[in-house]
Amino acid sequence: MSKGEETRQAILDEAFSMASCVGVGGLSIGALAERTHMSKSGLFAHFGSKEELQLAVLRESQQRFADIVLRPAFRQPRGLTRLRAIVLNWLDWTREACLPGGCVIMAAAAEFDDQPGPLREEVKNGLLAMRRTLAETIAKAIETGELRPDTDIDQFAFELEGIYQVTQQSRRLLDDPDADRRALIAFDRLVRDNAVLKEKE
Amino acid sequence: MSKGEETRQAILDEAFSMASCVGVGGLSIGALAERTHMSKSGLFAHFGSKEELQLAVLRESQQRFADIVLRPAFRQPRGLTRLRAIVLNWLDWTREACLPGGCVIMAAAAEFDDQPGPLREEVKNGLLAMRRTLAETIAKAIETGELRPDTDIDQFAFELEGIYQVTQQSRRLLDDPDADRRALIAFDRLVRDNAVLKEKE
DNA sequence: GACAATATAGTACGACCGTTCGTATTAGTC
DNA sequence: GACTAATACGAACGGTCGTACTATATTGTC
Repeated sequence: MSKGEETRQAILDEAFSMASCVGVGGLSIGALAERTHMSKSGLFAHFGSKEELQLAVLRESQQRFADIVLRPAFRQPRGLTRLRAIVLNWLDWTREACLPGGCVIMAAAAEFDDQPGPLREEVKNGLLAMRRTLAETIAKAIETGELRPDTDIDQFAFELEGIYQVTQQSRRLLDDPDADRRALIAFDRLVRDNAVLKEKE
Repeated sequence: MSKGEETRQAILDEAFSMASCVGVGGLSIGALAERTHMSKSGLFAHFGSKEELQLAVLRESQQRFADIVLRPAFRQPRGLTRLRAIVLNWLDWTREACLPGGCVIMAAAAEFDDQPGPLREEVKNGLLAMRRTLAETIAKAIETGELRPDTDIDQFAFELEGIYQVTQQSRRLLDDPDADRRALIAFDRLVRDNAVLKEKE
């Protein structure tokens, strides 16, 4: 790893945690330079434009998300076990990734949803990929016979996303201590409604 | 209505639709002055500070929300009918209120959730009020015998919020044409799981 | 219509923004 | 150790930001 890549990564590390607090749009090169003990121009040279920096932060976020949330969950056996692992890691990932200001990607989604450009596309693709990953995992839980074959996979993923979003909001804005518990209740209900019928107990 | 109040309202109208696109934090006095054909200082005098302007926009949003979403729904009979009316109006309100850039309040919620100050408090109180309204409406649906007495009211409201949030995101960022349909499916499932058991059909 | 109160405009300010440029320093290679 | 390319710095630019102050125009009241 050359010196350049090294500092570039160091900048991204700082930018990542900074973006958690002020949003990807709220990043400023001056402030970032200060926190990395660099000159504005020296830092700037690594990216060429602010937008390129923002894109790099988004990509960094997605990679960390994959490392922290998805990869460990995919070591679990396919089916509901794995799906549940994703949900648990997901709910926990802002803590795990040291994101003092919440999930960078979700914040960016709200920020750029009506501002056409590369940033919007990047966020959109990231979220679509997440939906796809969820869908595949759900499909495997059908294969294992845990969920009913007529389960609406995309609907399932859709509702899962909703649970995640409201949990974040409840935790961060409303300071609701029950948010995580509620998220799991909602998840269990979602699973139960799509599970194959067991013997009546 | 004095001249002052009149122009103040005109400014707020413009600021409201502007905030829909760039967010409450993205409002700028210069740009707003241009769009209202006023001088920066003339406009500024109506609010005294940018934060005061932002607060006014948030209050304006809440009032419009009440007018467009809640008030009409409360003309429906209490119970599930009214609850469903709220949901329908809610899903529709960004169109109804001419919000080209989506729900101002939700965007502000994501924007200010980690930035202490009056703006955060205003958004927080607004969302808490919404949860309370939902809870009351759900409670009435229990009274009418449509929902089970052991329905977890706050859980119900929690999940409803989640449905709304993911719908907004799916519509606006992912350009998903099925978002509204999915929202209603999720709502119906939520109702069904809490409904009093009917004769087996 | 005079007068006070209110409302608007004009100008200027200091701070920060992203970006450019020329130059100094440092790292990697022979 | 010399030479080159990569890397970092400092200063400056044009712009926009929110805000303060002063002066002019407009409004509402007697």
